[in-house]
Amino acid sequence: MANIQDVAKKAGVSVATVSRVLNNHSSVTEKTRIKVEKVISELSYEPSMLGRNLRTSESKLLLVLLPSVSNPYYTEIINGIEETAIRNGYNILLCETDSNPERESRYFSLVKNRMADGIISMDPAVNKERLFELAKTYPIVQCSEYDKGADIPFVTINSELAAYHAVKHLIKLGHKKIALLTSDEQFLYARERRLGYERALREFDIEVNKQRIYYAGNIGFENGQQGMRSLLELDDRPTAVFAVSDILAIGALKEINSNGLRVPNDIAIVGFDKISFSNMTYPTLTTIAQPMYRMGSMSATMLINKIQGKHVESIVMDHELVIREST
Amino acid sequence: MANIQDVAKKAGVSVATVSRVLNNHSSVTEKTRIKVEKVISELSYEPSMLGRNLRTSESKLLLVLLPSVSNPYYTEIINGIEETAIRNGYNILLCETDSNPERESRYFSLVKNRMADGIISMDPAVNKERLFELAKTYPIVQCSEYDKGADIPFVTINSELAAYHAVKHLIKLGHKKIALLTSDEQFLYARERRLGYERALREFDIEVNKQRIYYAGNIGFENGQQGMRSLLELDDRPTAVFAVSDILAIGALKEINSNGLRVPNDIAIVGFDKISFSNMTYPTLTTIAQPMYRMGSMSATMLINKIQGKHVESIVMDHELVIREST
DNA sequence: TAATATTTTGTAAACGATTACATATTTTAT
DNA sequence: ATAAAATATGTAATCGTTTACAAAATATTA
Repeated sequence: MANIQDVAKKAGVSVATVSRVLNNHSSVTEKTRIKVEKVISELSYEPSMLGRNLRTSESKLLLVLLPSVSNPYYTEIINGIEETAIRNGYNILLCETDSNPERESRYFSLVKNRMADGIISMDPAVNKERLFELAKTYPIVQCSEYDKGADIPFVTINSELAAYHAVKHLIKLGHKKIALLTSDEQFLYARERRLGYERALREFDIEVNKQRIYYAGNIGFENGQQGMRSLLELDDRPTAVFAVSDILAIGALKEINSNGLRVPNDIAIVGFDKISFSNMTYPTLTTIAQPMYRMGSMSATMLINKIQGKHVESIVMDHELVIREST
Repeated sequence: MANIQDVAKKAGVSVATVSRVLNNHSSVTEKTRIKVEKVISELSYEPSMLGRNLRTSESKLLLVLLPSVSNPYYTEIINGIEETAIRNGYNILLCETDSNPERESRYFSLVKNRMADGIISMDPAVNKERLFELAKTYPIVQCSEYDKGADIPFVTINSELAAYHAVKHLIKLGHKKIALLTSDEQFLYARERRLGYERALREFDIEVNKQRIYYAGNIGFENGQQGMRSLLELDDRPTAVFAVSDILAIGALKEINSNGLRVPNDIAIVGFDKISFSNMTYPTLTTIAQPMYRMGSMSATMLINKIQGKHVESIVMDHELVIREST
């Protein structure tokens, strides 16, 4: 495996010149550049990132922290991150925390030991305290989930408003008995979406009935099924459901189907996230679309800027209500 | 940011000793080890991977090549890879090719320039020629998709046999008009699954009717819908469909539902892959389960062994027919 | 106790690039 | 043709580790 010395020797120039050719400095004369490039291709030399990284003390790696790659919610965000990263000469280190503190801490040390240049955190279950501490020293941005007080730039949507839109849509369709299928309120988005739900109801003088709010312990498909089951058992069955995630909504949908009821005729459903599967269901799901790709791409841009020492501002992006067959 | 020199100086030892403590060499005396560890924690020193990587000329990064992270087929495999990687001190670089040769070539160069120690390729659309060439110099294993002639170790299942089992299951249920919903035969798995389909039919003296085989140009959900649509238009409509992937099957399912037909009463469906969504559909999907997690974990182990210069053998893993509501 | 064997520590050279700074070369002006 | 300015190249230090090898400290043996 040839190194820069070999190239320099064979081309009859110094390593500095080879390095200049590699980084196309303007000061290299056309003639020597050609000469060096010829040798480079003859030896099929590839500059070692290891050497370069040590010297420039950067790894050109962005650490992306998320609970699980199997959650389709993240896929488009990841695409956005990766595309932007690559365009800027970075690669991404996808790290699943599984909400496991031990793993998380292992990933955190990747940035401490210079294996990664910065972090995009998408894990709602991240240890905030440690994250804030880390953010004092290392470039970090949060995507989708964020913390208001913290000094960490984030990109997100207005969850409260999105939920408000979703529920208002159901109200406009004539629904009055609207259930909320949400998750544990330890997560900010769950609290905000409940607030939006309640605001829409109040605005149309519909009483907020605690019985119609189901808090799923987890955000899996089965939780959606189970939540829907208990909502169906209510004496005064809801005619519509707003689920704070598509996965919950799909669980609800399946439970409704299994009970011989029809969507949207018997019960309408609105989900949240517009994951790819939300239009593969029967019927397709009305849902709130977040600009996933752009969120990912923007957070990568923000992180790279932060790595380069620039100041970056948090961003709240637009959402969109996508009306499909389930309402 | 403290470096090894700072630690050495403050602890009153040489950098060599600090390094030995870091890598817990046995030759370090208890007393000095304690002393050094104390300083390490006082300075909250973290050894730089950049320095270490250059010196040992390894990056401790495994490159995982796949067409798209949004394909749920890969998620469990990735989990398996990542878990095993971490256990062995590696991290993974998830790389989406999007079947884009330019991206692919950029990723290939990551291993050439020592940014990654080896490759797990899961991309069926990978440029074989370049992959084989690369495999002469760098550690590579293939997961799921593979090439028979090539000198690259792989882990996969017996697709032909799995397809045979799937179709036999349909035949046992009394079906005779069984359609095949498959993808472009440039991919080995598609060819093998068709062979298994045909073998099962022949074994039960059912004629292979070319009209009942639909070749989808792509493997997306819409292709499944479209394929099913054209199968439904046949004069002699099939009573069962074997789809070579769950996504295609889910597309077919939706198309069937949209036409007011019932699964499995009117048409039975068998999918392939047991992606997580295959039990969120209504009805749930009968499918072939591949041992995804184990396949991922095994390919990581194989790659790491290969990196360490050991000889590794290819493996064919077991599959399982998971019978659910759609048949 | 002295000589030897063993264990622990230190010195200094890698690893492969980048980049101030110094020097050599070419261009421009006179 | 010569001096000055501008451009191109080279020298050598540096990034932060690991690790042969040398040296020092300790343990063992006679």
